[in-house]
Amino acid sequence: MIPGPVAALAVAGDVGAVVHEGRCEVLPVERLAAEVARLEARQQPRWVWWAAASDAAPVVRARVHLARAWDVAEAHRLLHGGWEAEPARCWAVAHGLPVDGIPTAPAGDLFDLVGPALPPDDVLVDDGGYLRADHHGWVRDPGHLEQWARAALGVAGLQYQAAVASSTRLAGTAASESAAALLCVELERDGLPLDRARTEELIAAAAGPRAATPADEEAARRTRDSLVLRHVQGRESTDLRNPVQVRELLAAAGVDVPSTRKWVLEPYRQVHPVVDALLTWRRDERIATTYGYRWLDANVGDDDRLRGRWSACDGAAGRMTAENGLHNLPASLRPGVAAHAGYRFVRADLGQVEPRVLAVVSGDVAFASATAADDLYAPVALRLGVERAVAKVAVLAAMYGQRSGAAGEALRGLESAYPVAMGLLDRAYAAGRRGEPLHTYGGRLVPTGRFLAERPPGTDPALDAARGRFARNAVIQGSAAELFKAWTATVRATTRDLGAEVVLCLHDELLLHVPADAADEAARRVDTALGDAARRWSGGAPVRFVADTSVIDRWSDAKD
DNA sequence: CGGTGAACGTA
DNA sequence: CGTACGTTCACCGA
Repeated sequence: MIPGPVAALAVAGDVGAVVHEGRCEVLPVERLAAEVARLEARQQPRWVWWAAASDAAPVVRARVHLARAWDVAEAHRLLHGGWEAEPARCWAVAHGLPVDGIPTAPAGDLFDLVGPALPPDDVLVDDGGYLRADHHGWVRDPGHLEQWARAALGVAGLQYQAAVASSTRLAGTAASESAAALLCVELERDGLPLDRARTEELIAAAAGPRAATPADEEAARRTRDSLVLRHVQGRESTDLRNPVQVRELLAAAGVDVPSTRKWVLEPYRQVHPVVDALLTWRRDERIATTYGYRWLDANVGDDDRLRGRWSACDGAAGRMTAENGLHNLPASLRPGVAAHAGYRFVRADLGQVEPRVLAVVSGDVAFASATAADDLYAPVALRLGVERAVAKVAVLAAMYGQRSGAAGEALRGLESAYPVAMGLLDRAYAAGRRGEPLHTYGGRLVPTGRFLAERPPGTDPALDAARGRFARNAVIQGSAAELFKAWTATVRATTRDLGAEVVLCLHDELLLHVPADAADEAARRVDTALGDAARRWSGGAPVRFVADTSVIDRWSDAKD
């Protein structure tokens, strides 16, 4: 069983169930938060639920802070790879049942009559040992919620057993990933503080003033288009949103290109003014269409906070994802992200995190010694006898699988200077080519056969190479994501008493919204948390992680 | 109407 | 120069 005090929390509709020390209480969600808070204050149990997004959300919305969790869906993704983690799937896999035997939900039509029979109404598990096919509707009966919560507890216990049986780190990773999933619910609740007026100014600079009518919007659009079209006589009817027509437009201007992609057109900026105008148009059009007034109105609340859905891991290596621009806001809009009155941001980003993660994952003692430096490329360059820039390109090429460029000689130098680290990358690449699954350092299963499954390894060299590159990258990227989440969970726990909120997680960058007079202290704790989380995550490996941490008022401040 | 690819933003 | 993700647009085929 999961060590320490454990409690289960399950919510369906406006009713929730709490199971603790063998007893169960079923409560309306209005009273649920108070009961959960009472237990948390008394015992700080590890909260078990099917998924934070469904079961923890009402409690999080009531601003109850929970310290520890076991999220069945996240544990499933960690142990078995992929993203699908419905309760029926988690249950089946935890019980060793094949997933293709999971009964499908009744559709409410005549075909239900020929499907497998449902168990009696008070029974959750069917004859085959699976969750009953209609559990989604079944659980909305408050009389069934206790069984539902206890089932989560059962699956969590099986997952814990499987985790400790297969690796010493897995249970710790599951706890950290569960904390990340809970944080995602908090991120959705809190949002990212914005300066609305400043953001509107920045949008206006790209898209023009806010249109009062659809006709005005269309006119503004034509005005933007005309700045490009005026450069080529006789092509004024070109649809700039149609790549084929744009290519014809460029050809008429004497610019013959295979595609109209930005990096293809970049060298032609000086050749013909239409190219520069087109690239400027694309940049502005991105803001006008994706991050314009519609985006602002739809996703920024009356409290001037940008909200979107968060996910604790993607389906590949396990990085966090976010919607509504939280992860891909154009840099030009960043000055609009601003701490609210009386608050400041603490911004911290990990430095050179991927090579440092490689040092941990591979256990390469020589490479680990380079991480003692603030700039690890400096000692690597010294050892290889090359310029820093060459060493950096070589390390990145080794990790990411660059196929062209002049990194060849330095790459050979890496192979002899750091054979253990390079060997790990080579083995990951080879395993990926063979379509074999890999594990991140924290134990996440990364399947490599998930895409291109219909083309088995060995039938297409290009696809084999793509799988190899994916695998080599996933081990590093996924392990880095684990370290980041361990750090973030530690920050969440250690800065809470200061009134700090984590408001953005961006792969290697963390943004906290903190009462102004506590910001300096929060920044110190962010740095301390990195050392603690890295030590715990790496098992005490002699690898140093560094963060660039600063107290700022706008996200755009203190950027490199 | 749903799926696909181009394009581009972020790390 | 690799990997990953989310969003919008135009196009294609049903």
